[in-house]
Amino acid sequence: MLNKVLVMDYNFREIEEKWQKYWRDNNTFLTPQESNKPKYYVLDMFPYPSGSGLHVGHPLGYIASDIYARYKRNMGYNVLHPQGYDSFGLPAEQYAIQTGQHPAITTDENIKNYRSQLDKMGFSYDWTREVRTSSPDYYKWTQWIFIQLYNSWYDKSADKAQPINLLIEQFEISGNKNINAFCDLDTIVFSSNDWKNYPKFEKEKILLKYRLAFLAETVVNWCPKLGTVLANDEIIDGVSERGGYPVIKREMIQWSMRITAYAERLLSGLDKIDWSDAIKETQRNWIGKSVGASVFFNVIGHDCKIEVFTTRPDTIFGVSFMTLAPEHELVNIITTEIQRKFVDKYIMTTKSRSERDRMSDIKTITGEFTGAYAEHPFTKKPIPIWIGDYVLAGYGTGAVMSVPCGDQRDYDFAKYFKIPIPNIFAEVDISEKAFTGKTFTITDSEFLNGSNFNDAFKTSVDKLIKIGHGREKINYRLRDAIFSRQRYWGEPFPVYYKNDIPNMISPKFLPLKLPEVKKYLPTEHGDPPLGRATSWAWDTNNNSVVCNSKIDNKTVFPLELNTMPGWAGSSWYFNRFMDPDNENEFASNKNLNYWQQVDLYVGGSEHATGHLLYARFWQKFLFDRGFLTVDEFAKKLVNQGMILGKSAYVARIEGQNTFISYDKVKGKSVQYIHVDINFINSKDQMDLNMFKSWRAEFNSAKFIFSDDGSFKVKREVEKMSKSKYNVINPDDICFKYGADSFRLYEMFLGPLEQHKPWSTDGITGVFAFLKKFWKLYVGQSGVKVTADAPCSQSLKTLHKTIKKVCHDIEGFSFNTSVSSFMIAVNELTNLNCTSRSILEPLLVLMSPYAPHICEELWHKLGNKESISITKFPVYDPKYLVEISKTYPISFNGKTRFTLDLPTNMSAAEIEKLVLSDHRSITYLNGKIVKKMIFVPGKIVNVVF
RNA sequence: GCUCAAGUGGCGGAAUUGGUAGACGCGCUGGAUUCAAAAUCCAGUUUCUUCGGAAGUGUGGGUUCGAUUCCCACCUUGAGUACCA
Repeated sequence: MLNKVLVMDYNFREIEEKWQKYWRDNNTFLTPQESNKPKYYVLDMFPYPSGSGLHVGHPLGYIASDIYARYKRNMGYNVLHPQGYDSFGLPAEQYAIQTGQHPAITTDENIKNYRSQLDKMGFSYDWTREVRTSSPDYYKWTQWIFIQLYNSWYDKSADKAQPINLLIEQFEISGNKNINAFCDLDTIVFSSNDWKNYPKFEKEKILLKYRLAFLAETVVNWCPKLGTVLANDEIIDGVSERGGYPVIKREMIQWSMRITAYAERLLSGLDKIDWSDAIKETQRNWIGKSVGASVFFNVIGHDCKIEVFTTRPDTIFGVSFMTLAPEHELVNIITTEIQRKFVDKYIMTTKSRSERDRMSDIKTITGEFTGAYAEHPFTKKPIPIWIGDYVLAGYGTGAVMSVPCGDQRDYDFAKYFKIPIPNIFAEVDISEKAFTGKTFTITDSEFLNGSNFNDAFKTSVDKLIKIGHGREKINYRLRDAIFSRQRYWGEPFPVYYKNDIPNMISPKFLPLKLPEVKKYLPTEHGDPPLGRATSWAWDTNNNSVVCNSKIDNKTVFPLELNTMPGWAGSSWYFNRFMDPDNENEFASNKNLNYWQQVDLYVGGSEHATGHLLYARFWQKFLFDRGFLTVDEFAKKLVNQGMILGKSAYVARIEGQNTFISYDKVKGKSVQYIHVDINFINSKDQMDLNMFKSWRAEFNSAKFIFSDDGSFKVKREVEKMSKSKYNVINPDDICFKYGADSFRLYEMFLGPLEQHKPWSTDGITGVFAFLKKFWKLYVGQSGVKVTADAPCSQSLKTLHKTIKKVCHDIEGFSFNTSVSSFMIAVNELTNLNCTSRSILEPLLVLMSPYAPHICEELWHKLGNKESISITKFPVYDPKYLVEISKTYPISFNGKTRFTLDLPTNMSAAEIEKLVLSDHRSITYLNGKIVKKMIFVPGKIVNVVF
């Protein structure tokens, strides 16, 4: 008896293991390269394999994309749904520093662990296409792309990247006069003769200013604690994103990427991709386009001029002083002898202030007068030049024309230092604060008098151009991206140095593999960890890595010691999945042409200004150079929300080993300590025995209990993390309820994009549903499904569900389709439905969500092929309509009409009439009707 | 400060995008089954109510025959960004 029950019950462990093995053994999800089906590419942001493994938050996006991929497969697409690992990164390196274990070993172990966790959830990945950014087969091509970037420049006239050879040809023909390029120098002009006469060293130096990957002395964000530089997007609130360590500004020679060349295209490209408004807006802010003008002010008594950027050229007659950033190059030149000691002192104090101090202390006004004066381009009046740290060296030109009446910061500065505040706005009061609006009439401004904002803007720019003192300018906040990292566990640069000039290793000899080192810390001289490698020199005779002692700077040269940042490998991996084993190209043209781009990309929104921007940049570059056929890598992006943990805290009385129940805390001085949430039940009560045996010091602790004798804890919703002891492991959930329950529950939790706290309580609901679902097909004596004709009610249920589920999947609202399945199963159970023509399509419909149970039942019904290649059921509206000849109408709560429909109307026509959004009927009871909405039997409204 | 998103029962959240608000699930209440518990099943569950109804989607206005949905102002929360000239 007991045995029989076991056989017939929903045994999820057995079922899930069975089908996971079946899919693996039969290569069910292998994506064929050749196919006459239409393609569809569904991709997750590949994970960094961390040591703590997956928690229930990680799979949320993976489940959603897996449902979508399975759905598309059922709809007849050739679906590419791969997965890989972003396996270079800091945690493995820091573990290596502490333990001496090679990061490759740590990474490998973590990947194994990740894989076993992922396998338990029944994802339909094609694992034969797996990529790892830390694998030499992969980073060979990352290095190759780097070389392409190095060998390219941005041609503004053609508005695309071009090979560097084209630039050199141009230099030889006519120097750089006719070149319209993105580069570091736009002041030095040379002729073709100049170019030819430059020594090689000089030529290389000039070319570096044009290359898209270039070496330059730059002010970088240096994190002493991490011993490395950080990109702007790796810094949050002035401290490092990882670890929260302070960051200082420092000048270093670094590899950089000229992403600024792509600022405009990165901006305009947003219009043609289907990404969330939030991400697009974040990227727009990050790029920070502002339209204005460049204005030149001559410095009186010096042969130099100050260039400023302003978005308000219309206020040029309101300028009463100029402010330079303390780091501005002219400060030293123009400062007068009398003022020098004050200026020097001021520069010293600003330098000693960290970025964070500067940010947290924005209200204090500081500055110093240089003693120098600039000449107003129109009035020729002298304008005092100040320095102040409210002007940022990194934005615009590091200098501003200060218009106190029209800008609040200039206003505050002027008030503080008692600089005059001329008012150029007619009938506007500026005695309290600056006027920053754009609706005004200008006065006291010579030829601009009487103009409004738009006219004044245009006129002033025109006049500035005429007198050679300015031009229109578009400024971007986006900075070039620093590409060097002083770390070990990253891609080595394929670069060696001849007389300090970088040379690329020929792509033929890639990959340049990471050398072995004894320790993973920087050297005593402050060189990056690669400085410890004994074999890290390039022999140009044999084109191979040789021992450092052989460096003779004739045929053997030192190699680059920095490695590439984490975003290098992740900026193009989606293209590698199209052809992962290709040894001759990063992907073949044939495969690139077939797969084109990612159709659906799923991942967290935290990568908005990092990965997602860099990847778009590389894609556009590779497109420009003809290696790709599309210039946006992801057509649609869906951002899943974060699943948060519910941390538990115990209250400890300050200075004692006494713990107090949370409801007894008030009025007492306590401190809260994180406790493992496994000790806590659903009523927020703690298991004292588990707590006591957790740590030795708690064993002897005293406890003050709640009135009911229990011990309560404080709960708080936080990010899931090991250190907060609030992590829920998906393995545990899969073991207790099964992967299908887990998948359904993660979807059921709420809208995909939303952040939501995890609570295991509700999972019993979906688990019970799956049991009920099982019982619909299998009874005590085996499969219940029959060949009986379906009743109209069950047909209605089926088609209602098909319609809803298709609509939900297309709109990524997976939570509501789980509800639809529950309703369908309840209705079909109540109808005692056993008809195969209802129950079989229902299985296919639900298989993307709960693949294991559906596959099992599918085969139980006698099918031989996997359910994943079965055609999705199609919704037929005719089952949803009840045909009736008259409908009562209640209108305005008072009048009642009866609408007579023609008896000769077909079901389809009535259905169309009843279900269409807004239906126009010309006459109803003698009145003209504009709009009518009704549900069969219940007319809702009529508009006359 | 600026930009964006959101505010619906005890809780997570639905509402065909202007048309029966609170689907579905959790929790809770009652019942069945059980020696008992778990599990399972059935019924109820927005609030108030004189059991006729009435009110109700952050607050206050507006448009509309009709507003959770659209418009204006305000309040609250979350996210991004921040001396950006």
